[in-house]
Amino acid sequence: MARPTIRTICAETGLSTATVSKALRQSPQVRPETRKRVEEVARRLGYSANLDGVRLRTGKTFQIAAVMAAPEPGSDEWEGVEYAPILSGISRAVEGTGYRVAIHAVRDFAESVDAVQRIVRERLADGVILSQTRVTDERVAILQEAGMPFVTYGTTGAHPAHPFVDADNAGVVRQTVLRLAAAGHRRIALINPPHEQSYARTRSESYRRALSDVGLSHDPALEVAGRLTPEAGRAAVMRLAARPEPPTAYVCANEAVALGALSGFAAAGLVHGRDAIINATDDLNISAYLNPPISTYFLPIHTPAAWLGDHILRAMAGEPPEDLQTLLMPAFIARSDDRLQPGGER
Amino acid sequence: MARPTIRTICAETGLSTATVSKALRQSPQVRPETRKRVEEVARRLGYSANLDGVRLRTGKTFQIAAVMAAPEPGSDEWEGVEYAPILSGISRAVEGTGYRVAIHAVRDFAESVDAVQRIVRERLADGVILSQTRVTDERVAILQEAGMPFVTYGTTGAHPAHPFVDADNAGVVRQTVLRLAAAGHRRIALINPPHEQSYARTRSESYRRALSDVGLSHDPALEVAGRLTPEAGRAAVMRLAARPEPPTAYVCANEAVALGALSGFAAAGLVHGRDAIINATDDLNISAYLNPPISTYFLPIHTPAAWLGDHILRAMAGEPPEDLQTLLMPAFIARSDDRLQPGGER
DNA sequence: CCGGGAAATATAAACGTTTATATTTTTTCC
DNA sequence: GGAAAAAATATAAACGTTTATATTTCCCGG
Repeated sequence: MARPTIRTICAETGLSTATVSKALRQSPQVRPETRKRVEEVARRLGYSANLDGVRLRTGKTFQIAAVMAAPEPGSDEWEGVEYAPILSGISRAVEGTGYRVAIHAVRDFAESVDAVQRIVRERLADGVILSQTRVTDERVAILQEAGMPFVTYGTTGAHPAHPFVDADNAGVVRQTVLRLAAAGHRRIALINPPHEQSYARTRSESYRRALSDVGLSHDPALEVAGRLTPEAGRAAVMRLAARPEPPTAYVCANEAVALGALSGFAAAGLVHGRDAIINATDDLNISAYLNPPISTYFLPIHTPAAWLGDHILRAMAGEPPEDLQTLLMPAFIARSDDRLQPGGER
Repeated sequence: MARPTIRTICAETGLSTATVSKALRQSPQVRPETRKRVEEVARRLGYSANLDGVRLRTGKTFQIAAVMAAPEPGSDEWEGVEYAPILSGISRAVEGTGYRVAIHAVRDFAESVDAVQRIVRERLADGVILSQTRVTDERVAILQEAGMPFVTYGTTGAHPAHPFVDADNAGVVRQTVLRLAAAGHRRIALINPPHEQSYARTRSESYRRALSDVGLSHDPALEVAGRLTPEAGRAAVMRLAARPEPPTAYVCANEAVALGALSGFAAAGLVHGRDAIINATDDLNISAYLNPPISTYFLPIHTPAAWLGDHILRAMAGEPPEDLQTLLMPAFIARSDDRLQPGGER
């Protein structure tokens, strides 16, 4: 009735624990005939290795730590929900490998540094997945020094290079600005995540370069940074729309912000498609259902998630970091607002 | 340099492993003076117990398995995202207890049964959190028989009773129907999750009872069930609105559906607040940002998440199931659509 | 048919804990 | 002061693996 162990199989077959252990792991040291017999008995008994024994002996943990920046409970806003499909995508990708994804929920960056330190010190995982990367990210340094495999969701400025997956933020912002400028927009606002985030920097730089390339000046007042909640998006639009020279287009960092920004339109008396244009990066296809639907760069969230799973497995297998860097370009989806002139009519 | 173990402390203090082990776990068998000394050395060495050793010896896993129904990658729709705050809320609630939340991502119900069986058989966790419950839920039976602590998010019809956390779906639907009926609505549609889900049944029964209580007849055509995606919400509204006698109000099961349903309004030529009313249950405060904002029963997702964490800890501590059953009533938030008559004007 | 080497299997130790049992030390009480 | 009881500590085994080393078995050439 108790769970069968290697010794149960020994008793059944008359072999030693060493042979059984090797047989179960396909060692060439054991005769094929013997291996067959062991496997047969193992199957009959419903044997599966006790991971705790393996862990203790080998030091492997079979865990992939996902350090997940969870929003403050108090906030009650839509923030960070994309973690659900990311986590499930990673789990899915590592399915059948014996690895499991364990959550390390953290409140803020400082806590995530602690979490990483603890993971390294107590060897809580065989690999780590980080997000919310910064340009200089101490967590990356810690992991690199410890020699622990990891993948970041988002880029950093770290040397030597490390495995990462990211959306091509620079590309998205650049194309958006070019497209808006071509349609006649001259005051384009950028709603960005907090500036310490690596992709805030990427977006900001790409934004400025694109403005300059199309001959538009950069007005710092039109570039705002803050948490990526609907609330913040709404507030940003209302604040900017009240300026003497309001923007005619808003480029949002994600769909939560876009939802809030669009909600701000109504409150500020703006009409989407006539007064201004919102353009978001979209993970969950929300943009299609907004009222009105808005143009977006769509990157189904399970795509980066699957890459994260792929990369962490390969990183743990020892592949070099250079082979594990994936930049994904979201697909542009034109909706009701595309090709509209600023101030034009419906 | 290597990680200190109990033996390192033995060497340092001259005590035996047994005494050190007991000292570290505050056993009354060890003299306070000795305990102090051990703790002091442990702190100095930066000792923390190797969980693998503890696990192997005690059989405890320090894992809480969260069986998480992940949407198919192919779907590309907003579905199941509330798992992110749920998982982080649970993690948060068990923080500092030594437990960690491990994800068991499953595609469908059959896979979740397999996952539960595996968790029990291989003792992969000390406790389990289930969601997407059914009225007769074999997973509950498996866990009860195995004597493994668990909490469900959602109710079941299982006997004996088990720990659960749920929103008061019956209450929400009842109040909504009463409110709509009082405002003059006579054809109220219910957009429900797939019927095999336990809360689909709860909502459906409450809906019918409330209709009957206010003297309205039940038209089966107005009760639809399906996946809770924006796509499905949109399709449901468009289909129902095209009927000869369309509903004047739609009661949505969650915010993803509400978003889609509202998007369907535009496509079907309906105007929210004049032609019909949508009323959703809301986890992420999305309703406040819809265009127009809609009335909702709001239950911030971290609330049930915290309860789930609380209940699983107490279940693992051996508290009786009857003390671990929490039904949460979402708070009604009236927005632009409240008190509007069917067919009335703005 | 014997000896040597290769192949297969066995023995035993180790990973870091906890805990039953044994031993030593301290306290208590006459 | 000494025996008995209580308290504190030590010894050793166990949890289920893997693996270095030892031993046995097998095959082959001479």
